[in-house]
Amino acid sequence: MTITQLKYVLSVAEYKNFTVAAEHTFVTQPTLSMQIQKLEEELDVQIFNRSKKPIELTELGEKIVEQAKVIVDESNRIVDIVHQQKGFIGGDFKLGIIPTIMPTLLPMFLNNFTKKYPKVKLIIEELTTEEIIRKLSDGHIDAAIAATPLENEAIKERPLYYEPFVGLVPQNHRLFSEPNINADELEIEDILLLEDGHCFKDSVINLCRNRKTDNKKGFQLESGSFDTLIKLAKEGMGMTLIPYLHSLDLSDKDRRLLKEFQTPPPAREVSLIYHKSQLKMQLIEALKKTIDGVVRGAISFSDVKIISPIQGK
Amino acid sequence: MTITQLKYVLSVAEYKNFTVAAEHTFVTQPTLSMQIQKLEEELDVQIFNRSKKPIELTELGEKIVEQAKVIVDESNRIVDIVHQQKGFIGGDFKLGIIPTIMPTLLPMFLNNFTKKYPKVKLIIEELTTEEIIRKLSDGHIDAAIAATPLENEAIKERPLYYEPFVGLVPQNHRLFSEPNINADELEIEDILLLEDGHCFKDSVINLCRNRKTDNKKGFQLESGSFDTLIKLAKEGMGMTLIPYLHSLDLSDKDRRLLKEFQTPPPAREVSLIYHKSQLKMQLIEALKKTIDGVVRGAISFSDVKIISPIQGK
DNA sequence: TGTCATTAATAGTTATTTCTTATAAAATTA
DNA sequence: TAATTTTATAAGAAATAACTATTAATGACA
Repeated sequence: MTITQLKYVLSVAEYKNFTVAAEHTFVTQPTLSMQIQKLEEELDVQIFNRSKKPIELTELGEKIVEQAKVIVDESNRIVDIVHQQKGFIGGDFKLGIIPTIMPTLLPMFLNNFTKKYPKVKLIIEELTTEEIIRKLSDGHIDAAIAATPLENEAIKERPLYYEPFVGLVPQNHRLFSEPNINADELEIEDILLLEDGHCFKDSVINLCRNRKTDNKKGFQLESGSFDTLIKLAKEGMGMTLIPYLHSLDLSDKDRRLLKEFQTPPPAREVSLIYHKSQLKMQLIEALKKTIDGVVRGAISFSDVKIISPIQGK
Repeated sequence: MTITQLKYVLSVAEYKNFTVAAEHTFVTQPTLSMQIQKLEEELDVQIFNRSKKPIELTELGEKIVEQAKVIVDESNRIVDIVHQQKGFIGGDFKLGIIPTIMPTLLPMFLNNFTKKYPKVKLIIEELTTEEIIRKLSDGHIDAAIAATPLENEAIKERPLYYEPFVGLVPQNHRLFSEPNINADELEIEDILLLEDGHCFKDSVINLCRNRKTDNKKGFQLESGSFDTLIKLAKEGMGMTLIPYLHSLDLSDKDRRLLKEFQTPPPAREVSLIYHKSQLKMQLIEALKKTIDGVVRGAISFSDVKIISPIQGK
């Protein structure tokens, strides 16, 4: 049994197709067929049920794949240990970021990070929390930045900062006259929300007392960007909530519509997250250090009430 | 990097000598030299410091060896997973047993076990607790039977039975007239003990109120067997304590000298223990089941006071 | 039903890797 | 300094892993 064989098994288990798996492992399809047959012979078991299309794992195959993941992960970590000891920071680093954090946070640290660690090839993907959890688990990304806590056993969280929610209240709104927003006064019906899939939407729903979302508004909104929400709010179509960092980008005129929450303000916890197997730990540490550095000046709220990004929590 | 290379590294790390390590891995010494050099080259580190005699691990080498152990362990377990699923119970199984348990427990289950699992080659070694802990950690034995709790993070314990201490009190002894022994009345000075290294001795010391062991007796004893203690006790040289199962083997005449403790009697917890890496789990389960079966009829104390086998606990 | 397309397995060959034997070099011990 | 022990190196043999080309099997669809 070799580590290479196990990698081949994992690839076929992932793509359920020898040909596709072969492309992804940069060998030919017969190589995969043969090596996997050899392993099956050595262990004297069928790992794959080739009679089904697409190919399925046998019952035992499932367990072998699970263990193979452990072995391959652990063997990858040996390179990591060496790098860590040598203080080498380099290589590919795939980072997922949720859409509501990406536009404000990424510009703050990207330049800084690439200058500091020129040997790192940072590959950034915009992903929803759901996609992030999946891709962290199967190793398609190394780390991610998302709202936490996720309450997921397999994922470790390192909080980066706490970002309060800020209200954007048009002049025709009943709350415009008040100096601050009280969370208890929020009506979900009244608030312009992002489209499904954004955890920020779920947080806002969690924040409101009345969580029923049966639409009484005369329109239905499916937008993925705060800019749309802000424009609609300015048109008097309702109020909206945006993250603090986003509020900094508004024009002076728009800023007059901003309204803070009463202390402690509701906030989202933004964390650097990664799989518990802790691959590329030295890179994760480097990234955290960089973000900590740039964030410290821009955002430092501590007395906040953390709102869960998970629906109904 | 291959699993084989990691095994070679572990072997050299263990024997601190390429030639000896080569013999144990059943390859020639140049093979080891070359493969380890290749790995060192691939990782671009020195694992061994060859200038020292005997060979030493470098700082980074220590960490690599640690991780290599994890990888090799995890890869061994894949065979185990297959066996488990297939219900196959077989292969080599190295079991350590402490001297004070061996003579009474082994005859009870050995025949039973070998009949039930004819494909298992049971290799039994008599070892002290200390040796057992070391050999479990480095994989030289698969499991062991010893007095617990050991309070060792790396070792898992599965209690098999609770074995009370029984007193053997000669007629000339001050306690002979009493119907039962009260632990508070025991004087360590008064009790014949096994030689150092036996955890049963440590347990007895823990049991006694006065734990000072400065010898006031007119003789010093270094015996590894209860039989010697029993004979001396009968000669009136002092009382002694023996485990319950041992007391069953005495002649009717000797049994008259036995004296039980007041309830709850002090007892040792006898457990099947193994390394947390949990290799050969199906074999360990099989062994536990067998021992549970034979032990159930012979010994079933529950209301006991467990005495730690660790000195001073 | 027959043709086409897709996909895995097999055969034969080449390239690579691993291991061995033989020997050299280095270090240690007597 | 010679003898001994121990590791490294060199060269060839054996084993293994990879490739290309092809076949076989399955499924889709006209």
